[in-house]
Amino acid sequence: MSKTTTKSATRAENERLILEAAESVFAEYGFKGATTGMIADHAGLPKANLHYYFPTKLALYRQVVENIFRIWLEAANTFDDCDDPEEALTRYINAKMDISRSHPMGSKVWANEILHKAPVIQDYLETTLGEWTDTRIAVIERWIAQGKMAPIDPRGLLYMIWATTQHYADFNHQIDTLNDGKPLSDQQFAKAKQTVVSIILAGVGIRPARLVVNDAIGEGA
Amino acid sequence: MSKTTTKSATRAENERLILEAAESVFAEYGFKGATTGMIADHAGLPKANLHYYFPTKLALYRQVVENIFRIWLEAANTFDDCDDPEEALTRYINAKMDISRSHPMGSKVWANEILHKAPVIQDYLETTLGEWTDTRIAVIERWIAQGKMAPIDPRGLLYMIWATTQHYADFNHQIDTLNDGKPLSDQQFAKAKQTVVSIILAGVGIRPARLVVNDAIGEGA
DNA sequence: TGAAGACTTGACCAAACGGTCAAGATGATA
DNA sequence: TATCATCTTGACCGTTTGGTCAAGTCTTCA
Repeated sequence: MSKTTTKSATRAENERLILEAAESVFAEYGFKGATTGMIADHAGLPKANLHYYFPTKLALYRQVVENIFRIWLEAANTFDDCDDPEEALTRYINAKMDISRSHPMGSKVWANEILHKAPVIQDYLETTLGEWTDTRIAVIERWIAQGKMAPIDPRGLLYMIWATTQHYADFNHQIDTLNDGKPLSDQQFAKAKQTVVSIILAGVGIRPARLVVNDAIGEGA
Repeated sequence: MSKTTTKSATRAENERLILEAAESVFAEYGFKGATTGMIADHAGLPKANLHYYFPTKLALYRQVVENIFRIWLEAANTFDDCDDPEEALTRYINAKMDISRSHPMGSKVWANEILHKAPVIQDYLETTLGEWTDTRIAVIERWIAQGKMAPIDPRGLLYMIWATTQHYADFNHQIDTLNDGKPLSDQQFAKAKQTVVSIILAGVGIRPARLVVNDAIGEGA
């Protein structure tokens, strides 16, 4: 009984191995640059075996993209409709940054898709992402109308948050190179997170930035 | 004159055609995804003719990347060492945004490079870009010490500016899709520029954001 | 235990692609 | 015009790659 309820354990395990390898290889080489042979090697299986589980490279890619989108949706839901923009924005930015840290490859696959005009995810962009964006813009507009934040363009703010948080995944090679070739330490990453939150919150008029504590120069603050 | 004074007009014109086509095709399909056949078609020449001017696909790609880097450097120089961070940051952000608008393909080729771990531009990253970054960080630190802006992490600020401005080029397909499938109008783009400048400047404590609409007219425009 | 299905894999194939080549066309120079 | 260098191009070649296949091995369960 316990065995027949799930699809065979072998199948589940091999699909997992292949999907994991595929995400990593697609992220680094793109759809065209990745070969099913590389993915199979990475998963420790012969190529023919990979094609037994996923008939075509495209089908495998689609599955990878779908998984990535599910993770994106989870973070998206942290941007909920609460009354306090400080809390909502902080939580959302932190969630996005955490994903960039824990799932950089997913973000890279997404970036590759958009760069190549979204041949596979165009649907998601037009439907789910479009609707999600519209509702959050409405929330931000309400905050602005309530005087809880400065009247900036909500769409511009969202794009800025996406761009910045995803930059830490998509461009991590550049960031590492500029960090003497070493990946950011947990401490460095925490500092980066805090910087992003701080600039955004001050940028939209919540929790304004303070100048140097010295207050000798009493102009901007 | 000696034979090597000027390369023939034919050569100059054909190289230009090919480089133009190559930038566009590499941007959309990546290095691996692009084929010399596609580039040749795009340039209106037979493939063998392309290989007469550029012996290999990689050599052509290198030339494209070099041109892109030159343009990047020009914008980089607008971030000069002036005393006023408001002026310097505004000018730099605007320059970067303008490049994203006028040369989106160059930015995409760059993004593709980084995503794929910079197989060709690693040199630039380690030398020119690294040095440039260090000097600008020093400038920002000085501004902070002088109480001209809030004590945020300068590196985090630079990454945020890069990420956001380049997002308007690299992710323009997503942005267009979320804009009912149409490219941003000049007016929309100008608004985006202003939003970025405004959030960054307020975010670092220069020109703080104002809340309610009543007395907020004094900024922007 | 034996048969039916699930899984594995080396060998193979056709298409696509980067690059070559040789034969000719065109342009410059004296 | 004669000569030489530059340019053009269809045909071709070796390699890579996505995908197939048939001949196996292993699992499950009546």
